[in-house]
Amino acid sequence: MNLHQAHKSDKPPPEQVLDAAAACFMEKGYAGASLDDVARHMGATKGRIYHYFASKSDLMHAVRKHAMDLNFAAIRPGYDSALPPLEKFRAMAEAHALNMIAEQRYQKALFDSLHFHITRGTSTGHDARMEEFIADRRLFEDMFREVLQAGRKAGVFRIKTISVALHTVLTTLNSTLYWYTPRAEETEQDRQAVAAELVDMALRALGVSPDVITKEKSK
Amino acid sequence: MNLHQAHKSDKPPPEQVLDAAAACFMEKGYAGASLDDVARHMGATKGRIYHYFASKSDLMHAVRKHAMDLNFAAIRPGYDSALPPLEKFRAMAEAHALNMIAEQRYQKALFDSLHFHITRGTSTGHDARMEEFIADRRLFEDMFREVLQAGRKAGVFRIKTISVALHTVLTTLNSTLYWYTPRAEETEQDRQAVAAELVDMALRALGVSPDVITKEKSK
DNA sequence: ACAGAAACATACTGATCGGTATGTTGTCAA
DNA sequence: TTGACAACATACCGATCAGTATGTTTCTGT
Repeated sequence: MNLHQAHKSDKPPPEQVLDAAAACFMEKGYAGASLDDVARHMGATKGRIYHYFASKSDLMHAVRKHAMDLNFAAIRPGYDSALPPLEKFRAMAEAHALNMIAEQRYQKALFDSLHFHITRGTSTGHDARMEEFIADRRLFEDMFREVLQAGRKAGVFRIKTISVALHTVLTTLNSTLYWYTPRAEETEQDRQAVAAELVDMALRALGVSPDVITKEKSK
Repeated sequence: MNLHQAHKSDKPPPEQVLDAAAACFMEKGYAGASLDDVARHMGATKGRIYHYFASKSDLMHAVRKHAMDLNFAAIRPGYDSALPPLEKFRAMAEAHALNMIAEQRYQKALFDSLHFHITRGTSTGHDARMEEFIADRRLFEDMFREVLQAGRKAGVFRIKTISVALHTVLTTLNSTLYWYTPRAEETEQDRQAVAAELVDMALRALGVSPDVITKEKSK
């Protein structure tokens, strides 16, 4: 065991690098954050980064991957459940909304990356592995899309265009990324309250009648 | 008049620079886009940029200001109208949603900038004039906030937390920025249809009953 | 005890970029 | 016609940064 230093973090070094990178990419953006910034954020130097990652875009890719893994892990339980569409959607949406609040660093970095790829096909630097990530993103969206379609067929959701509804709802659940700033004094309850409110609005946006929403909630 | 070249654009030169900057900042982000990129996008060189703008952050500031001016101009008519809260909100929301689609370049550049300032107070480079812009942004939000409060008092909107509802609704209306890609073959009707759908979902999210929404729409 | 490899730090390089200094060309007024 | 200024282009500078090459230290297996 490491005898002479355990004061800061007991995470394995690669994850420390990942955390620092996520933090810096979130704060200054991919292009704006230098690897020296990332290193300084860990109290180390570039040597440490290049010992674990081959390049800057490699590091970014790892951050994206980690963020996506967190996303899948969050909604997986709800998705795998045998609940009817409405409750299944609620479970997935609540988990996702909470995940967005709890993992802001990684999620913001991921969204920056996603945003770039959407606005401009290639050329921004973070190369071809981006395609792999875009495919993952589609898989993630399709999990929600599937539930939306099932719910529409069952008559619970009154949706016009599936893709518009899907994007709108996901954007709503993600919206905390753009305005919610986590404060020091904050319980899990606070975050759950915000998430629950977002889910309620999302459900209403999907055309679920308010009485059904509150009725189901108080079970 | 310019005799020997009128083939490309008849906009005044400063606006050409602004357009090119907005396009590049949107594609690669503020930090990722170089001034040579912007110049190349115009078929010119840096000389032209620095002839009209003092610095890169100055240019960014001008882009932001232009984008904000567009935003205010879009919702002003609805806001100044004497309509009741629901219709006033609908008018403002529809105009805003359409504006987001029509002016993607400037709006995306503006959102990048906003996003940075939120995630990290200062230090990202685009200096203190940012504060002025943040104040403008608040003014803009407050115009919607006012209508939301009036609507809640009137009993049309069933909202729990005003700020959460406000941010969620605005995020919904802005959501096209993150997934809508304008194609060549596209009429004003297409865009209006998307905007109308977003507004409907926003209204439902605010707790407006569906029959009221469709009833009001078919006036 | 020791070789080697893992886990970094340090020092350097080439390219890029914001900004500036200076040149060049058209325009217009006197 | 000419001089002055606007409207740029060109050339260059210093700083920054991704990436590399080369140490230096600590661990680990034998």
